[in-house]
Amino acid sequence: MSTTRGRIDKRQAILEGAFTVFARLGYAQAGVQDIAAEAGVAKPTVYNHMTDKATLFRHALEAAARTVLSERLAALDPLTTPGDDLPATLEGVAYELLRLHTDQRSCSLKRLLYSEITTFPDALDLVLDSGPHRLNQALADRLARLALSGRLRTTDPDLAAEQFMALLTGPLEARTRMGTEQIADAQLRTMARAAVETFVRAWGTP
Amino acid sequence: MSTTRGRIDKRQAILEGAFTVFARLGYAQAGVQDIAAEAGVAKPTVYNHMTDKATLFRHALEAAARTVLSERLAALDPLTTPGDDLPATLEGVAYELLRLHTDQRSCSLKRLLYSEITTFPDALDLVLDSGPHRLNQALADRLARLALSGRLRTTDPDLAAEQFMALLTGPLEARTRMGTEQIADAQLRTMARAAVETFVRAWGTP
DNA sequence: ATGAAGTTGAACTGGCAAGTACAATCGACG
DNA sequence: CGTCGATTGTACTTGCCAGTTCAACTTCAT
Repeated sequence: MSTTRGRIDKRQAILEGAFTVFARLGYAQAGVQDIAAEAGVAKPTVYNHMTDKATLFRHALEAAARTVLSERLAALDPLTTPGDDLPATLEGVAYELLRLHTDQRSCSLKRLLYSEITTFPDALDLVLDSGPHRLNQALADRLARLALSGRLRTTDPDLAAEQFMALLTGPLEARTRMGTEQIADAQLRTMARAAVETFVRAWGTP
Repeated sequence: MSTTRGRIDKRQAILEGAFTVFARLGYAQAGVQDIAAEAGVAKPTVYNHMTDKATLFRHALEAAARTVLSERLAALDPLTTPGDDLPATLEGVAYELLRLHTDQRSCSLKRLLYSEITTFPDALDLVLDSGPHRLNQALADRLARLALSGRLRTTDPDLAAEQFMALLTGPLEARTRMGTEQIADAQLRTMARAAVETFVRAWGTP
C-alpha cells in the first residue's frame, strides 16, 4: 500500500490543517511551517506526502470541495418526497442550503477559489465540476419531477434550478459582506421564505 | 498643490497600472517593479506617491471601485423614464447591467476583493460602501416609483431590488466560471430576458 | 530482536522581492 | 541661464520562506 497507517493517517490531518491555514491566511501568507503545526506534524512530513506547496493546496481544495458538495446534495433529499405543502418543503430545503452556504468551510472555499484562480487556473476544474454544477443538476432533476406531477409550471427545469439558487444565495454576498460575517439564524429563515415566495409566485401552480 | 504636474499626472498612471497588474497576477505575485513598468515609471517614483505596496493596493482598488460603481449607476437611468413597455425597459437595463458585470474591470475587482479580504479586511469598507449597496439603493428607489404608479405589486422595494439583482447576476458565476470566461452577447440577452420574465411573473401587474 | 518505513526537530541553502540610497537627469519657471 | 523638485536607473540591504539535509527516534511486521 502507498501509505502505511502506523498512526491515524497523517495525510488526512495534513489536508485538513492545510485547508484551515490557507483559509485563515491565504495561499501566499500561509507558511508550510504553519500548516505542519496546525496538523500536528513536522514540516518534512508534509513534504513526504505532498511534493509541493502548490499540490498541497490543490489537494486541500479538492478534499474540501468534496465535503461541501456532499453536504449540499444531502440537503436536497426532502424534495424527493414533498409533502402536501410544497412551499413549506421548499422553504425547509432553502433554509438548509442557506445554512450550508454560510458556514465556515463553504465561505473559505469560495474565497480561496476566487483568490487563487489566477495562479491555479486548473483548481477551477477540480472544484467546479464537483461543485455548483452537480448541485444544479440534482436540483433540476427534483424540480422536473415536480413539474411533471403538475405542482410547478416551469418548462425548463435547469433554468428553474438556476434561478432558485440565484434567488436564494444571491443576497448572501451583500449580507455576509462576502462571507466575512455570520448571519443570525432567524434572518436566514426570513431570506429562505422570501426566496421561496418569489419563486412560487413566478412558477407555482395556483 | 500636492503633486506637480510636469508630465501628465504619474499618480493616475501608477494607480491604473497597479490595478492592471494586481488583476493579472494577484497581490502577492505582483511585483512593484512590474507595476512601475506597466505604468511607464521607475520604481522609486512609485514609492514617491505611495508609502507602501499595501497602500498602493488600497488606492488602486478604491479608484477601480469608484469607476465601476458610476458605470453601473448610469445603467439604471432608463428606469426613471420607463416607456409603455415596462418589461422591455427592464430588459434593456438588465442587459446593460450584465454587460457591466462581466467586463474585465468588474471581474478583476471582485476577484481581488475576495482574494485579499483576509489580508486587507478594511478594503471591504473601501469598496462595498461605494459598491453593491449603493447600487441596490438606487435600484430600489426606481422600483419604488414604479410600485407607486401601479406598475409593480411589490411592497418592499429593497427586497425587490435585491432579488432582481440576484436573478440577474446569480447565474453569471457559474456561466463565466467565476469570471474567467467571457460570455457571448446573445447569451447575455437571453439571461437578461429570463431574469426579467421571472421577476415580472412574480411582481408585475397583469 | 531487527530492520524497514515513516516521523521528527533543527539547521541550512537559495532565491525572490520590498524597500532604500545615491548620483545623474529632466522639466518648469523665474 | 540657473535653480529646485520630481524622476530615473542601478545597485544594494534585508527579511522571508520553500524546499532540503541529516541524524536520532518511533512503530510495527516478521
